[in-house]
Amino acid sequence: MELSKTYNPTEEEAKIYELWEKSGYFNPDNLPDAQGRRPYAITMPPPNVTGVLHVGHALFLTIQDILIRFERMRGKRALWVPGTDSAAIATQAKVENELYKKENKTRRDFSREEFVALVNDYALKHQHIILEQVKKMGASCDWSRLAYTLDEPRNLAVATAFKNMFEDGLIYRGNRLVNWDPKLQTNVSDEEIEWKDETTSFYYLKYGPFIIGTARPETKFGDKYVVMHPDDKRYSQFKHGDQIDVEWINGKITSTVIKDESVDMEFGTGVMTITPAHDATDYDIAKRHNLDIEQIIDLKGLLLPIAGEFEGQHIKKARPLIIEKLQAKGLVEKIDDKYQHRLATNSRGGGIIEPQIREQWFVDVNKKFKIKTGEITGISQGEEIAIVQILRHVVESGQINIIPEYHKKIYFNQWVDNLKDWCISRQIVFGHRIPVWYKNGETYCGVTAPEGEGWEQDPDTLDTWFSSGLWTFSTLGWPEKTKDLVDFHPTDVLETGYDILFFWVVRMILMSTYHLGQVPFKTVYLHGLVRDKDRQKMSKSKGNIIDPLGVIDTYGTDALRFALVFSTSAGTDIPLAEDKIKGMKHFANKLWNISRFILMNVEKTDWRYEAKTKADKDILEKLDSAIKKITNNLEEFRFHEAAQEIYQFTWTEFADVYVETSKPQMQNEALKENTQKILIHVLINILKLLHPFMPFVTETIWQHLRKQGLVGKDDLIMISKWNG
RNA sequence: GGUCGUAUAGCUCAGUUGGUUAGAGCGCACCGUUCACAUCGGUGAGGCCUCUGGUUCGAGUCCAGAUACGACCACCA
Repeated sequence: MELSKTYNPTEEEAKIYELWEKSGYFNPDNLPDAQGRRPYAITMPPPNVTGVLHVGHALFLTIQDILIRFERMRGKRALWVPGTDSAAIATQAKVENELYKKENKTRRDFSREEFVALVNDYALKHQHIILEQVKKMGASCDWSRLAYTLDEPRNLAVATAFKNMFEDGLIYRGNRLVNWDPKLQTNVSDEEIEWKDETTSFYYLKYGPFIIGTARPETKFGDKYVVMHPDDKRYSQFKHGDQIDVEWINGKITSTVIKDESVDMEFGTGVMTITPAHDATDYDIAKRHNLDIEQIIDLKGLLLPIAGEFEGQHIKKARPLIIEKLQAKGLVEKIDDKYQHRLATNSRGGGIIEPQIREQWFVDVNKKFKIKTGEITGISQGEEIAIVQILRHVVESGQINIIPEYHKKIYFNQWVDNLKDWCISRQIVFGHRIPVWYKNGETYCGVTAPEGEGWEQDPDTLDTWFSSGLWTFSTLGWPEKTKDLVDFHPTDVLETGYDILFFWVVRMILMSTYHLGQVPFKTVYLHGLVRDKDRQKMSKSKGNIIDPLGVIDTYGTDALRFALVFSTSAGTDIPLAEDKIKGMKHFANKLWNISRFILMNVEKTDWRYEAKTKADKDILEKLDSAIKKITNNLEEFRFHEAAQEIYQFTWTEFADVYVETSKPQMQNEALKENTQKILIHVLINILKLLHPFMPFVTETIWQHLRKQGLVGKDDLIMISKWNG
């Protein structure tokens, strides 16, 4: 068959993916001699079900697919488990927005069950879209093992995990100050908060003999403690515990002097009043000195009766009115209108965070428990140990390796050393419901509802990261001790962006070491963020988004994949410009034309060749050296170096030098056949080396070689043998 | 405030353990092409590897300091 002059990726890619899927080899159990192969596993970070493929997905899919294809060709039983994430808060928020816009309804117009069903429908409808896009990237994952964070097996895993931790006393319920989102009526984790810069007014108010500063006068009604640093000489005449009568917003109150070292003497006047129920620092001070804690603002952001005449007003509207009143009473010293500060908002829905004290569920990271199995080196079975100690141990001892190396420091300094109890409850309805039931003051925790009448299930759901933390083993069938679990866990590599090292990686280590007594993975490879050519973050508002789907249509998946790994090392951000992708399309085309030339000039051949000329010797030596370098680079996760090596070798050494030399050599009858054999030998090896990076074009060419009888027994390059 | 990172060609970036003439993509200049490929070929210009000091026979690479950027975490009433 005559090959076209240019390689046309869009024509070939869909066909090739179908060919792979039909072969069944994405499922490692179907690989030739499957049980004789060593298992190798990667769990895919599940993309958001409601999401659309972006360059971040494109990058991680490329890197993981490179690893999986490489190891599959090296004879491993390579399993890549795909999945999707319910992304609870984000998904529920989207559905709520849509309901409000289209039908002017809120979630309270539905029963809990109806609403959850609506959200689930929405999620599953979108799942199809993102999965098709994952396939477009060429991902060779095992679709027969597809997992969804809210499907039955995962529900069982989550409930079991909760129950085990509950029974060990690692999960407890308590009142804590949480990040409350009045808009979505839920608690938000620290990590989900997005800080926004804001210029606002800062008020200096007369509070008895003091001037206090505040940006939030609407919280000040109940302030009956005035706090200053014990070393602050300006206020040395006041003693801790002194009582002072103060004329305040709604009349006279008695205020108590508190001396606390957390007060910054440099800031404002060095004196502040506290609102423990609505501020984290104030809450800590109140706890330290055992002070009264009084709620001022309700869960909807409305003022409570303590506000007197302002009761029932929304905080935002009340603020100017309160200032007006304070001014009328002569209590406003001055107002600074250019006060810069940062406002906490919910990144998953945009509400402004209002700290509130709520009863929540927590995982205790410092409480010791007996570890169940002894598979972690250095920790014996039955040893009493706390989560935070395990987290430190497994990375310190090298049982989990983090690439790039310097991220280990971040892991310790910023996370493990500062780990606080993890608040796992959320007040949304879409997600895994807390498996706890109550009846007349009795509490029951179990995988299923307790027998008997009158039990009421806890209304809260679990933080998304609770189920995500189980991901490496819940996707393999845990809590059943399945063959998959035995064969594939611990998994080999966890590949993700450094931006969620702490969200996710830490929780996975926590869950896996606790529930299985195993590390979840041996290596964590952290890639950088994809940025535009000016190193700017890609965002819709900047208009600098590169849409991977559009790129695929124009340049092909292979070009995108190669461009993404071509000049980047672990952990550093990746500037991606369209020019680069275009260049990689040229490379795919170059390879196509090299193949075309060889197909035109080479007949069926056997495999024996020898180095007859200097050019023969050079190219064969350089091929050997390239194979060694590329194999080593892939083993060490240096994808960019492997990519650059194969690019150089193919274009410079092979196309520009040897293919040119081969032309006169093939005119010489004494050299002709041997040269043909070398051409085909080198081409086959290039295709194999390049396959993990550019799977489509290499498979397409492979199929043409097959038709001419130029490759041996392997149907697909995907399962051909790596020569390294 | 705490932690970490980066600085190499016009632009964007590679450069594994210190070891010949420091590389790539894009861009640029000139020449060429009915030949597998113009999505091409050939030739070429362009680098005190941020600065200062140190270790070493030898430093882009290791150490200390300076300068400039960047990221993350915490968060100030």
